[in-house]
Amino acid sequence: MQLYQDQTIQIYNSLSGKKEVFKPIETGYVGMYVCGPTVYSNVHLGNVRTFMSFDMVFRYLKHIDFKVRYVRNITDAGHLENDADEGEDKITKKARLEQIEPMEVVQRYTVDFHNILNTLNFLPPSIEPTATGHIIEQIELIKTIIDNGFGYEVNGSVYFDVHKFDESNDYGKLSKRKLEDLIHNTRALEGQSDKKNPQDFALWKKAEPQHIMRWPSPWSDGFPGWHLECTAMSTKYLGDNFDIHGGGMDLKFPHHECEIAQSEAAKGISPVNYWMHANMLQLNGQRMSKTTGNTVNPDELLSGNNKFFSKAYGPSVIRFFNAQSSYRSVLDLTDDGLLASEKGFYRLMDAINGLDDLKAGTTSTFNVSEWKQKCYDAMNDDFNSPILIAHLFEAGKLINQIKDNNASLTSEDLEVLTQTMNAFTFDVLGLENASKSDSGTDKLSGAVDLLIQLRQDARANKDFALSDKIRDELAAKGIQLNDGKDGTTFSTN
RNA sequence: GGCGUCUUGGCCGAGUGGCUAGGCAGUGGUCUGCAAAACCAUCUACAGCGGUUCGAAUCCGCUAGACGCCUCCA
Repeated sequence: MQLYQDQTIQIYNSLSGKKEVFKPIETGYVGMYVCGPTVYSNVHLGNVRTFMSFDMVFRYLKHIDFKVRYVRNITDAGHLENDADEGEDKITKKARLEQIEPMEVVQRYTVDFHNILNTLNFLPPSIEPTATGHIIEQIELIKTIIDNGFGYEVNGSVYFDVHKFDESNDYGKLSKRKLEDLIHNTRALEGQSDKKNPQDFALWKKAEPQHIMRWPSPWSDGFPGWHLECTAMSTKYLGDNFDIHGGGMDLKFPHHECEIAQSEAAKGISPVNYWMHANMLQLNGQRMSKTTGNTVNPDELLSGNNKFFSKAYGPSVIRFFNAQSSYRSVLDLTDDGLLASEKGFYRLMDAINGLDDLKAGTTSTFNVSEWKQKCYDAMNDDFNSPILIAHLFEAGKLINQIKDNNASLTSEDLEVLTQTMNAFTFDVLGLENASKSDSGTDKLSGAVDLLIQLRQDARANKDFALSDKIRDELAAKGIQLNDGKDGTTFSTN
């Protein structure tokens, strides 16, 4: 019995603008593609948010026993500086500016990307293909598009004929645009272009003589267009028609629209059944922007080495903060928001860490199986992690009540509660266990425990001057003593 | 300008045509030598104006505002 047989997932499909029941093409299997980063600079925090949301989707699908093939690419060629198909390749430009090989740029920022994602406890995708590793596939795809009459060559470059495509297909169906509107709203072109129409996009670009990233093709020595790699790699590993394609909202147009067009033009079939788009991340209510300086790198957020936040935030706190809002909502990154999430996160962790000490009762005062299904219902409803977290807090409250003998669970229910809490908190949300208590090293623990003992003695002798001195001086050094019923523990910050 | 998304209490942030989101903060309480921590309890909502409806914060329209894409920055 596989869990997915009992669960009905609804996914908000950008294509229809509605939540739809998720039916995979092949029972028990899911193919999911997510547009990965262009590795020409440190990974953008907003990009990380998108990947984090899909990491959670991946984790949940796996949790309910789907066999998931998750493909997330690395763009290491072909992403031009702008989407009008003019200007330099982003990787090439960075290489020129830093006077290093393009592959050095790619290597440096791919490593950075993986480091950040590892730190944030991401699961690796099943396949992480690169654009440069799939030049041959992309050339073959271009040939097919030309053969089918939707591509044309000019001066060694190949373009996709959007107008021709729109006669037989619907260009703009994903982003809800009409070609006619696009024509009217196209801004004046600067310089001459080889394109028949400004709406056309590049499939292959001829490389200028000084351009170092170049591959031979039937049309010229050059490089593939940005949209093409995703079509080539997604269909290669997932089939011409696959289940889920994800990415940031900003990629909906033109990138994803062009992917659809390329697939339909080459293969005559719409590539994706469920399009999912994660919404944008803001910093203090504003768009993150390098030019205005309203931006922070993931490593700066993690280290606290930035001007926006009062302290460093742990990977799980950042994940928790992200999961507290829906992936489809704009998320505003603020210090207050992170502080609130941090407190809530530790409260939840302390509750979970209290599970082991609970004693089973003879009866249950709480309907655990109903609660468990509510957790699944939350995730089934378009991966509604905020609702899931609300249920986890409800269970946290229950755990505290049992501890205080204000509630009880049978051993069977306690087992279900423990398993479910752990599964959703750690497997699905990808949080890592942490405790505010006893968070020091063994040596520190030993030393502080000694001070706790001395303070205890002082208190027993009513020497409150000494006991308060121990407490306050430890606090000044960042060690907080917590007096509880069963003695004193400490936490560091 | 075009297209799209959105506007919830002190802050963040879900959701639903009539019935408790949740977190943070606040307030009251338990505990404590006093605190802190922890735990328990609890207040303040649904941008504005119309319409549909027995009933709308939830559906429709208009207005205002925010954000995204169309234009280097995910």
